[in-house]
Amino acid sequence: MSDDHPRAAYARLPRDEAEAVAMQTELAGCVVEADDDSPIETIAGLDIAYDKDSDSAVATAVVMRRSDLAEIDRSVVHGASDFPYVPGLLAFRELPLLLQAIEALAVTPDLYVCDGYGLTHPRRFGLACHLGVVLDAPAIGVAKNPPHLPVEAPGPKRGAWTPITASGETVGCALRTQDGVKPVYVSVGHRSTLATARGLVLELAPKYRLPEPIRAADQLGRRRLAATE
DNA sequence: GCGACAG
DNA sequence: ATCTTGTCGC
Repeated sequence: MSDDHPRAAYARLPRDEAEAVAMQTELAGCVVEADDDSPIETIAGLDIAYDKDSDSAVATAVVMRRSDLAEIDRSVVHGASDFPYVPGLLAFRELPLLLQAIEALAVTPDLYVCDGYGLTHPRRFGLACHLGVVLDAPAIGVAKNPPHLPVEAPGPKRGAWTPITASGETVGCALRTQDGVKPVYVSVGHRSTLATARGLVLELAPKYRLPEPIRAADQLGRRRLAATE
C-alpha cells in the first residue's frame, strides 16, 4: 500500500451507506492477491460477540502458534458497535472493535483469520480485505454461510473443495474441513492466494469445522460476555 | 428486470 | 449475531 492513502482514513466510519459502498469500491483496488515471502508462523483468530439485549459487544483476538496450535496470546475488548449490520457492510460494524482487540495484543501475528468474507463480496471487499488493507497485513476470511452465488457442494471428505466464481473470476471456495460436516467458505483478504488460504484453513481445523483460532476467539468472547452480564 | 449475500 | 440442553446417533 502506498503512502498517499493513510491507513487511518481506511478505518474511519462512513456517514451513510452510500459513502460506505463508495469506500469499498475504491479500496478494493488496494487488495493484494499474492503470498508474502515471509513464512506464516503465528495466526490470530478474530471474532465479536454481541449481547442479546443491549448494544454492548466483546471483540476478541486469539493468537496461536502454527506448529502446534498452542495459544500464545489473547486480548479482549469491551465496547459497542456504532454501525448497524447491513449485508455487504459488515466491516463497518466490526472493524473498529476488532482493531482495538488487535492493538491490545502483545505479539504481532503473521496472519489474521476473520469471521466472514474477504473477496467473496459484492464489491470484492469484505471484512477480511478491509482489515488486511487497513493493517497492511496478510488476512483471510472464513464464513459459516454461503454467499448468494452458485456454489457446487464439495465432496463429502475433509479437504474437498469447490470454487466460488462471480463474473468469471474466482472469489473464494467452499471447503469441507471435516468429513460429512457442512463446508466453510474461504476467501482471500489481503496478501494471500486462495490456495494458501484454503490450505491454511484446513491445517487450522484438524478436529472441528472451524479453524482453531476462530473457535478460541468465539468461545472467549461468549464467556466474557456472559461473565459481564 | 429485481433482489437475495458474512456477523 | 442471538434465542438454547439434552439428546439421538456414529
